[in-house]
Amino acid sequence: MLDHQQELRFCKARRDAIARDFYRLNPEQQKAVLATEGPLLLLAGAGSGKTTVLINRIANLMKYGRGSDCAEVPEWVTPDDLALLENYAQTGEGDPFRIEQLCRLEPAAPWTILAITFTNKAAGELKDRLSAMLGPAAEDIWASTFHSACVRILRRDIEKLGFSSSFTIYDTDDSLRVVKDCLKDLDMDDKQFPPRSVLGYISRAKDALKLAPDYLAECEKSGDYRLTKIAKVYVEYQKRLWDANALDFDDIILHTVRLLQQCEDVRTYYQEKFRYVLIDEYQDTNNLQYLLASTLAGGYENFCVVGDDDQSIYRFRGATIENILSFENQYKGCRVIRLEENYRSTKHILEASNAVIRNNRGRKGKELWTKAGEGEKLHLYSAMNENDEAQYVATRILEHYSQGRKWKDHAILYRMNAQSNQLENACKRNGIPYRIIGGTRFFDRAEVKDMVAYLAVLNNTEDDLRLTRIINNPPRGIGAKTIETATEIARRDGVSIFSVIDNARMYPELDRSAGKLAQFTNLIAELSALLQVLPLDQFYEELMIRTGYATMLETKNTVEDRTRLENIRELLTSINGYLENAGDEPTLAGFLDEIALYTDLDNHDPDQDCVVMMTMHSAKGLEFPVVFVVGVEEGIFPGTRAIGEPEEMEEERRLCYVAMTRAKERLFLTCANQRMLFGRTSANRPSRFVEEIPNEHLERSGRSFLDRSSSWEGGIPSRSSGYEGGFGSYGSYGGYTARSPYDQRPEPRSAEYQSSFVRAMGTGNPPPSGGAYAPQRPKRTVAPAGGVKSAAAAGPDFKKGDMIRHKAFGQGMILSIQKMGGDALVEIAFDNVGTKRLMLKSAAAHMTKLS
DNA sequence: ATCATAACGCTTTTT
DNA sequence: GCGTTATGAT
Repeated sequence: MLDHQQELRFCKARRDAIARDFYRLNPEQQKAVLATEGPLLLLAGAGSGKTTVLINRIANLMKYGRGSDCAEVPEWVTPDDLALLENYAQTGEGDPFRIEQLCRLEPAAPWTILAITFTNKAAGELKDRLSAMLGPAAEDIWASTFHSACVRILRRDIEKLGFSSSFTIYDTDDSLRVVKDCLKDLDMDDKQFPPRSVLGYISRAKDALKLAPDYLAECEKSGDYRLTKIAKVYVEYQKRLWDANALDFDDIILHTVRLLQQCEDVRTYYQEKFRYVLIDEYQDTNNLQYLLASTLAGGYENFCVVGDDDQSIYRFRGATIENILSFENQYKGCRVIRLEENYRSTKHILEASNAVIRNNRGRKGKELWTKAGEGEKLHLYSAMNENDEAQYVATRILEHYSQGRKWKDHAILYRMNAQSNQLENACKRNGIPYRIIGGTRFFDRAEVKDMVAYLAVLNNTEDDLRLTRIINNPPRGIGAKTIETATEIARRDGVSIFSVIDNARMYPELDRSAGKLAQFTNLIAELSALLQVLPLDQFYEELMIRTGYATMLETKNTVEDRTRLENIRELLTSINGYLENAGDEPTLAGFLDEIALYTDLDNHDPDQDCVVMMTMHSAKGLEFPVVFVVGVEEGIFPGTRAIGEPEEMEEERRLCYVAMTRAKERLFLTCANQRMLFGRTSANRPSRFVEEIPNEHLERSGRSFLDRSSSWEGGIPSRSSGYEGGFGSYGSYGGYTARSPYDQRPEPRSAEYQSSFVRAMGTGNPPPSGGAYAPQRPKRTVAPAGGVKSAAAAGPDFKKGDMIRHKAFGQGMILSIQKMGGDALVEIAFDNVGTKRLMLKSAAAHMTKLS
């Protein structure tokens, strides 16, 4: 037994002893790891080692339980023990086994820890790192996304809410189709009520925990005609999901919350089960998710939320920054720890980012700092157009590559996926390997969704939506009319469409198509039988064949169909992946769950040496040595709908902050004076965010927005600090060429503006006979100072068999040149990097002929 | 019923 | 510029 004084000393020593395990962390990080009990708000800035803290915190929980954060002393502790521990705390010497025994206080079992993240990727990473640190015990930690945790809970108990536990999950696309159908059946105009926006209303209603009938009643009471109509769609929408035994993304959380609220036994079960609850990316939670998390944590209230209010970028889907801003009010007496030391970026990058985010009002206030060096200034390149912009990025990347950087050190970030095209092309023609993350995702492809729809119908024949998707795909002679009448009957009798077509003969209206329908239901029955006996992967192969889907693609045999076929085969990889991971009894339902919540944002493997292109949103949580943020223009970033909307603007600024803080060493921003987007050209001024970066952190090149006209027409040097080093090739021109060196578009049709190369290759001008690419001018001309009409893009002429040196790829020989449009495709065998196919116009800028 | 073409509209971000 | 959808022809 210890006296009170000794107990206090013991607790301090215990804490210090435990802290030794985390000596690598900085003091604030340690605090966060050791504060195990009670509500904790962890404000973790970008690159502050948030995940590390999370992992170590869990490790602490499992190893020492409450040891580091409580005033309790076991009765068996002796003064000798105290001395031992104090000595260890100071010197690190002592029997580790005994020390651990002394420090430990009710270690948490893995299954009592719930760690929730937003993306599958984050959850996977968390699991991996926990496994690496804690071994197999980590398997039992509930580390998952909101959605998968909820599905797990619902599968167990949703029947208490009257749903079947074999529910299917609708993704946004499915939901949208249902809304469209509802609108049609309710005779509503989908221009007056855009399905997307209707879905938004439904989603917000759910976020406010309002069920369809209540919402309708409320809207009727308010007398708002439009809202009432929308509420009616909500009612109908929900009815259809119910009939299909389906839940949408919001329902998954909503019903979990309802289940916990309504069923005391379920609530108590989880509240007692989860001793520690951790929520990552708390700034991205919406109301529903807050309710869920706080309810689950309601037992022990060991509720740790981690987030960064400055990185909240999902307001559009209901995330409310309020959750993080008001956490302290909701949990009086909670502890707040700020992680403000940044381990990722250089000073220039960090301070520029700080300067930008400082313009936001609704924030907790936080200034990141770093011990890292100044690094290089950020760079803004003002391009002439989107093409020039892309070429600039490509050139920079080639340059870095030639200096020894890896491709994968580079990331290109843009505001919207539509911007990726030009960049993709620039990479292609310059021989830069790249990967696009996001965009049309694998599981969003029509052919993949078709195959998944087959699986979904086999899993749940009441899934009318999926059924109608595949009933005539591939074509089976079951037309729209037949489907429509079957749907009507189904609705009338309150049964599923499948049961109607399965008994088609009983309905005179369907008599004519009964044969065709029977063929289809037989197919399903046959597959269903097969499913019972075959393992999932083999079954899937049968599915591809017996449905006729594979055959359909094979016979068409266009380029697209080839890739489609590959895609549906690729689904087999997913199945195998599932079979490997799902240790206990893999089921079709289990697989469908997994892919319903899966996006292929998750499979960006960092080992592949590729430049990575993605939206700024997708980049959250990632880091790269070199980052290009493109399209930094008013109207794009910030987007038009943010201009004039202070709230939206702050969100855009946060997005900007996220994008900028991805960069470790170099950060390039680019904008274009003129850009074609969505088929329209527009001239945008550089983004206000750029103006918010102090000049001491930013250097500029290209042409500024204001002197666009003068430099275009007169070629007067627009700024002394003009672009100076186009990868060595354009380094010495002091004046301005009319065309940017990066421009890849056909040149103006005036002889003075045409380079010899373009004249040879240009669309209207066939190359002169007698040496296809015979020089018309000597080597690349360097513009005279102030020179106006030089042809900077002109290059020497290359021909098959030439030995060349490429600035990034080194020495090589031209294998072939193939004319293509206004350009040519060259195939070059490089000594070191293998054979590459490049577009000549781009490549020429980086190549010299070896004589 | 199915294919082809035209017209149309729509463009953030995603679990 | 894209993809989707509505319409008409086979």
